[in-house]
Order: sequence, then structure tokens, then C-alpha cells
Amino acid sequence: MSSNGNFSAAIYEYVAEIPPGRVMTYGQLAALAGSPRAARMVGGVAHFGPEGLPWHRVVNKRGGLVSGYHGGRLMQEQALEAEGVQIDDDGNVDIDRLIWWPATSDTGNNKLT
DNA sequence: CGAATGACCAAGC
DNA sequence: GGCTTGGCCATTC
Repeated sequence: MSSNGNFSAAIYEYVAEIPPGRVMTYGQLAALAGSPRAARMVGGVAHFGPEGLPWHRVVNKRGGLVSGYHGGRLMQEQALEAEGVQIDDDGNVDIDRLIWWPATSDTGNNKLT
């Protein structure tokens, strides 16, 4: 593949593990991949990454959607809403509540209660 | 190897 | 309160 990096591979794995109705941040993906400061590259990988992965579930740390998404920001919002993610008037998701960690259980650690 | 790039993050004005 | 600058880190030319 063109982008053969251990980093990108890790990103793909984690993104593919994000369940519907949940979202992850670039910083978290970067941290899980080995470098918490490499959030920028996560986006770069995402833009050129396979379309089979749920990149629409990947948002920035504010819970805000990205601008370079394939189709546009609104399209990403619709994709998330279609999976049960609530979008507020600002176009941001409840990151604190819908954030997903592959290393933690979907119940107990999160704040869904 | 050096320079450029990028769907970010945090701070500054 | 919204735009600009710098930094960070890894991939690509």
C-alpha cells in the first residue's frame, strides 16, 4: 500500500473498532497509536485512508466535526445522527458522553450511567 | 537527509 | 468571541 506505516495501521484498527453511536477524537487515536501529539497525522491518514472505515465517527477534541470530510460536515452529522449520535445546534457531538475507548468497556467507565 | 504537508491542539490577540 | 500563530509528530517528495 502507499501509506504503509505502523501508525496508520493502528489508526485503521482503532477506527474500525468504534461501535455505532460512539465517537473518538484524533488525539485519542493518536495516543492509542503511540503518540498523543500526532493528532495531525491521524487526519492526514484519514483523508487518504480506506473509505470502508467509519471516519465519520472520528471527531476533534471539542466534539466538533471536521471540515474535510468526504461530502461535507453536514454529511458527517447526518451519518452520526443515523447511528444514534445526538448533534447539538453548534454541530458538535456530546463528546464527553459519546466518546469511546477501545481499551475500556462501553459500560462502567463512561459517563452514560 | 531536508523541506513540505496535514480531516489537530492550545494559546494569543 | 472568532481568527491567527506556533508547535507537535509522522508520512511523503
